[in-house]
Amino acid sequence: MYVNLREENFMNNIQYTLLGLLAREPLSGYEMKQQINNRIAHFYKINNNQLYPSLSKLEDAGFIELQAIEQDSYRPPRKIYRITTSGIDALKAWVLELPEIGDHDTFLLKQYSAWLVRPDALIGLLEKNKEQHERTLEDYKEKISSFQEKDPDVSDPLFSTISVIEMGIAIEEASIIWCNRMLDVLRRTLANRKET
Amino acid sequence: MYVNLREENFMNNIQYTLLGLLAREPLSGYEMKQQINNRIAHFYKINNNQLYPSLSKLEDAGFIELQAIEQDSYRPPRKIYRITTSGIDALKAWVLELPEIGDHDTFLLKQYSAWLVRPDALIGLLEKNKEQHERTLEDYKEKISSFQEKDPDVSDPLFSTISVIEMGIAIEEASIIWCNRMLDVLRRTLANRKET
DNA sequence: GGAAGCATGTAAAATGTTACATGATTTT
DNA sequence: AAAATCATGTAACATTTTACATGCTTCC
Repeated sequence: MYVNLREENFMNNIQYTLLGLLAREPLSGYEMKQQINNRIAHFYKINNNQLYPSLSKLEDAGFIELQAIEQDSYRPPRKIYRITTSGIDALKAWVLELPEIGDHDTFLLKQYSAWLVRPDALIGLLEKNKEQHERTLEDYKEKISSFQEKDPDVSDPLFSTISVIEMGIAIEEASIIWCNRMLDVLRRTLANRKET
Repeated sequence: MYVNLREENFMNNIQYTLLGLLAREPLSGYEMKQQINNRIAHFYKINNNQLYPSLSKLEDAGFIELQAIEQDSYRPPRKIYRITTSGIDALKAWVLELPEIGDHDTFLLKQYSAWLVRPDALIGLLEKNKEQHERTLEDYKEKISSFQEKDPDVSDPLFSTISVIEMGIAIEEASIIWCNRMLDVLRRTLANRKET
């Protein structure tokens, strides 16, 4: 009557985010939570009920392993995890999958581990992402130009409709500029590598 | 052992979004879903299991009421809802509450109904929102200037750390520019109204 | 003396997603 | 003949949030 189509060991953004932190240095669960919730703050949050079960799943999947248990006598013991080779591989594969259009958070989480993948692969990903933003930007602009009244009164519903779309345009334009800057750096890196 | 601190008739973003649509014109549930999911797309989504129970709750709370049931013989009957006076009041009050820092979606959902509130109140809200973005922008800039290596290799983790923060900076700057444009329009409107 | 920080975890509740159900009409 | 659109709704499942539990130490 009802069939679960989800795979057995389904990985989600939280698990990949934890992998992304451990790809940089071994950490305890508590430290990972601190880094996610306080790193510049207001971007991505995690809580205990997501954190500890996720670590268990990552361990079961063989993507991370316990490196040590630190005990400082006056504080609770800390379980320090490190990433495995297959964990790195899984993380790299995830980074290179293009997120759904408009899924800004997933895109940024992946970018946080972009240093792991080959520059030419990263260029391909960023080009596709840039195209998505360009298409969305065109949609927004068409929508705005479809309104006959260009300068509605502030108490006209159309005023709010337009202002919300204009915010969307501002975000898309900012994203495209960022993509262009990233592509510049990466292409220069590739060119330099070929020279030498 | 466990106490529910949530109030009885707690309203969420979905319910206010529905109110925001009905504040513009009477609609059926099906039409509301279409507008939310297809209006420019990729911004906010809703499904049947959120939609229909939400409409019942809004009706129970007295914020919307059934206007008519349209029957076209060859298609299922449509229940057309309209917003009530207390629904408008609830919506206005929600629009003027400043969202949590970084809650971009809620801010935009509120802006969609900003045409309903007095320009001077809207100016106050936008000023506070702009200050939040300015503070976040400063945090990001400080973070970046705290790194000694300014131009790390693309395969250095710091390269990704910086690029993610730079995306944050781009978004914050775009938001501030948008706020300034909105504030300009609203202040000019207020000045014109006082003149006449 | 109470609050907050450290550190791991679990339980309960709220919210969100996916699938199913109905049935006529229109499109492919 | 199958698939999609219209239109309302419910059931099952997955995810996220909030609260609780423990216990020791340090700060106010």
